[in-house]
Amino acid sequence: MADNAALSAAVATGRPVIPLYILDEKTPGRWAPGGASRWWLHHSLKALAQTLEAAGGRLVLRRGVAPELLPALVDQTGATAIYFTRCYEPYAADLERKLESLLRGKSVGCRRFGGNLLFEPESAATKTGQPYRVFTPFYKACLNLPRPKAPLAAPTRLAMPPAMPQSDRLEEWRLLPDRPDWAGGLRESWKPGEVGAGLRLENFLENTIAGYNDLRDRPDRPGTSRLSPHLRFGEISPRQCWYLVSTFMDSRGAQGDGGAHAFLRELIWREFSYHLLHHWPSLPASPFRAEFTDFAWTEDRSTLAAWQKGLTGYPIVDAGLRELWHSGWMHNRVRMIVASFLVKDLLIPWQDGAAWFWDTLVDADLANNSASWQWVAGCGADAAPYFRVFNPVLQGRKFDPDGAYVRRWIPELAELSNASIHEPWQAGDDSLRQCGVVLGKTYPRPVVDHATARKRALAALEDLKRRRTDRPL
DNA sequence: TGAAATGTTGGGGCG
DNA sequence: ACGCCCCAACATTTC
Repeated sequence: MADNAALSAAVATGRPVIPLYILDEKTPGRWAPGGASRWWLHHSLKALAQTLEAAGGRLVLRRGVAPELLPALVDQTGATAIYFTRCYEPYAADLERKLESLLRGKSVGCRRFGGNLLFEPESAATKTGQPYRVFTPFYKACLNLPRPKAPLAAPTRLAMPPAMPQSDRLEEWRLLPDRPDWAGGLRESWKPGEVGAGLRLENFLENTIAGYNDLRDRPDRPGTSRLSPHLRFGEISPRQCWYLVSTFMDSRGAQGDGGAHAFLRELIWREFSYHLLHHWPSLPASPFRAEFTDFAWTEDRSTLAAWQKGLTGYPIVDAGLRELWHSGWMHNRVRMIVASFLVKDLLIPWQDGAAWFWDTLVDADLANNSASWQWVAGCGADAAPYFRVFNPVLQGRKFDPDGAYVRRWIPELAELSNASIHEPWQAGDDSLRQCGVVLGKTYPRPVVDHATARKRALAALEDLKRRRTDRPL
């Protein structure tokens, strides 16, 4: 409810307000919420309903096709205006246009508010008026824009109309998994809702941000904010994060603000993803760099399942995918490692990886997910150079030096020494036996040899480059 | 927001 | 004492 400009403006009219959430599984098409997102959505809506009730309001839940449902509800309730927060997914932008034209005929007001971003995607443009394609100039341009305003306080009191429209029961939506209930790890890891979001941010400022610059790449340490799902579901706004972090930075003076700067930069990465998605609506489906359209991905998809289950035989990769499956989240450094492994070592299309993340991440966000997968694959805007291939053993040693992260998520390897925890196949037969590891039985052998796979990927990418330069003008 | 291959340097062992 | 070789350590280039 805090920093929700649409809600605040509606309340400020002094007229009754009908808080409405429509579960529209048709309009987003392929991008309807995945399993983990549905779990989060359930709890987030439940929390929102409670907060609204405490302020004298009531959340109305309806399931259906938004462009059909909303005009019908306007007729039924006699609403004079609709207040909403702008979204940037291509289907959401279409929906917005459709609604505006539908409601114009009814002379019903349609008022749009920002809030999901620090800067609207149109605000930053190059000298020639084009959207940015490279992060650093985009970042600098954002820093030169007027600073985001201070966040709004939550409205304290909502007026209800004499007759509220009927609401679905949240439980009827069946957003939670049953048979099997795989959400135990999610419940352990998260507290969805505005209160949980506030606690995360507070904890981040108190305990984590000072070391953020040094520790955010360390999956074995609690070095990140873990705010992503809260941001994704609008439980906290980027302005609230920006404002509190900046204030914190000022209060600490010059020293120790490196972490705060690094965090604000990460928020701008999020802005950059939305900027790209807004200006290139095909981003979720097609490579940003067109030459990748005919890239020679492998036909062999048998390794995809091994990757999904965390059974590739590379401990840092498998740990990440098991963390994801258990908790609905994965450390950002490890996301890069597992993504590089899928796309470069296994030569499986980035879209397959993005689809898996979409279903399993509680923070599944169309802009971030699409832009980031394309970045790793080398086909995105300002992408990693094609020859950059992560070595899962070196990455493991560098960012999980004591193997604590691997041991946490792959207990069957826990007894291995630090020297071999990231490459069990190099451990001697004796030490493997002592540690209770039987390669190929208790833990898989590597599905591919990294050195060989790297050469194969470079050859395929080299081929792509040659085809492009050979192409007749 | 890499890694591997290749090049360079300098200290120490050794004939 | 001297030069040669080896190779770790670091730097640069290439993928």
